[in-house]
Amino acid sequence: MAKLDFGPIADTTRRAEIVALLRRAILTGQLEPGQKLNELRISEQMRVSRAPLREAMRELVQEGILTSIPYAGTFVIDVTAKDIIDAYSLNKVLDEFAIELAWPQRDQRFFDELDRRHEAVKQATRAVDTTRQIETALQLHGLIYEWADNSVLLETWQRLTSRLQMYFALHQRALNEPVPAEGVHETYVALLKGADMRAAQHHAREHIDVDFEELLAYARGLEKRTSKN
Amino acid sequence: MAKLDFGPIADTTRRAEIVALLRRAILTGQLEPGQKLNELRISEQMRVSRAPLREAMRELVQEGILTSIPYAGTFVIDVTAKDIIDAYSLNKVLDEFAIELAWPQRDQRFFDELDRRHEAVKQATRAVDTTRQIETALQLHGLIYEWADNSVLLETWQRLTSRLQMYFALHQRALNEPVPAEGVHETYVALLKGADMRAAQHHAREHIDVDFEELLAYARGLEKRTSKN
DNA sequence: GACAAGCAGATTGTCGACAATCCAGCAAGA
DNA sequence: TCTTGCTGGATTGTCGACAATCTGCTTGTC
Repeated sequence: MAKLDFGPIADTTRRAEIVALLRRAILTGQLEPGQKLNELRISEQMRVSRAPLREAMRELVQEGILTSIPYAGTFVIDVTAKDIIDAYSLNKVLDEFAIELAWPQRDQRFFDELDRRHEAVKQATRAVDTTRQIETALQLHGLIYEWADNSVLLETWQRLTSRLQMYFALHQRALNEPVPAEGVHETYVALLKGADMRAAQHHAREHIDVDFEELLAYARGLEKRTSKN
Repeated sequence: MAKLDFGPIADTTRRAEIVALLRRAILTGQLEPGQKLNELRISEQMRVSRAPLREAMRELVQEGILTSIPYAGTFVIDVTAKDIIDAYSLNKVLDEFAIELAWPQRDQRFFDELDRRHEAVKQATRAVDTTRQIETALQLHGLIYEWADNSVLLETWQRLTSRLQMYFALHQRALNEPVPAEGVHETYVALLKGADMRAAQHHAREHIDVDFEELLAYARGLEKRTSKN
């Protein structure tokens, strides 16, 4: 008999499903920054009572993509240019660290997974599914964190990723054009397969900076718009 | 009239108070790792209904110091040696980054605050209040993060700090002797006041390693004990 | 017309009760 | 003896209703 190790069974609480639904709505930009979440309205739409909805919202507040003001409401976080700068500069540091840790851990499974995720990005790009394109690109990026074998680092990166995904989605929705980043992933994947760790670390920085400039320009636009109100 | 900027007034929801109470109980080790939190019992003790208690617990789960298994219960996280290693190695990286960012931001207020917090540590040490000693030491350490002017970094460090505080408290409770770290803070403070950034970064690593070895030994003891069960 | 007090509506926070699920223990059968 | 199925009690998940708070408008007064 083949050796099968079963993972934990799916969470079947309403709360978990609500969290997933809300997170997706926020990260894809369907819920816009600053927007208020009306508990009664949402609970009726989802055919759920307010209790599990509120618990789900509390989780997302701690996750950093919602913000809560007592007796006033819960809102999608606002996105400022500084937030994006901060997130990206931290991401650089974490990337270097993750590559350093993951480097000696690379094995055949790592390379296979690398190819698989790279393929997923290319497929999403061909299908012009921008939302999925962002998701797959971040998953490709996250591989080094999964292989770094540092649970705290992984958890930290996942929190950061939530925001980055939101920023990209907003950027994409605002401009309504696909994210470029065509050949960038090619060299990234190639370097992770190579033998020069420092080169991979260096490229991670550059790669980030490419998208960063574009995203930052968008954020500055946001700043001006919100300051008008 | 003097320019006064008022901060937000205190949260007056039961939920917020419950979060504070539970967090403190966990971080001081009054609630032991792996221990189950019975909702009914705690809500009765606190004279609160289960709704705000559950919401508070959801926050602490996302904060990383509780873990929840659907229909089974919510538990204080287990502490493994690997967790401590992971947290500390990430802390090193973040420290270097924080010092780099905070370095040019140092001003008179920074130095004053540095002295103030250093004094608080010494006072707690003299009073042999170990819980407060841990708190103040971490607050001293956190100054560079507050001055780094990177909200995401600060938030990340605060999450990490929760765990570190818990680890130290457990360590202290287990050995029932005050944490040494007497002269270490002296040089740390002196270096942050100095002109050599690289030296400060380097010391931060060493300083960490001192406590680290001790803490790690304790964690390995934990490992053995739990593996016996 | 300007401004403060107060009221009504809406929304969030909290509560107590019910439903769904789990777990330990026991009984029945192979 | 081991396994399987059942059952009662305890605990978590969810619900609907009530209380506390905020907000905008109205009203009354100057």
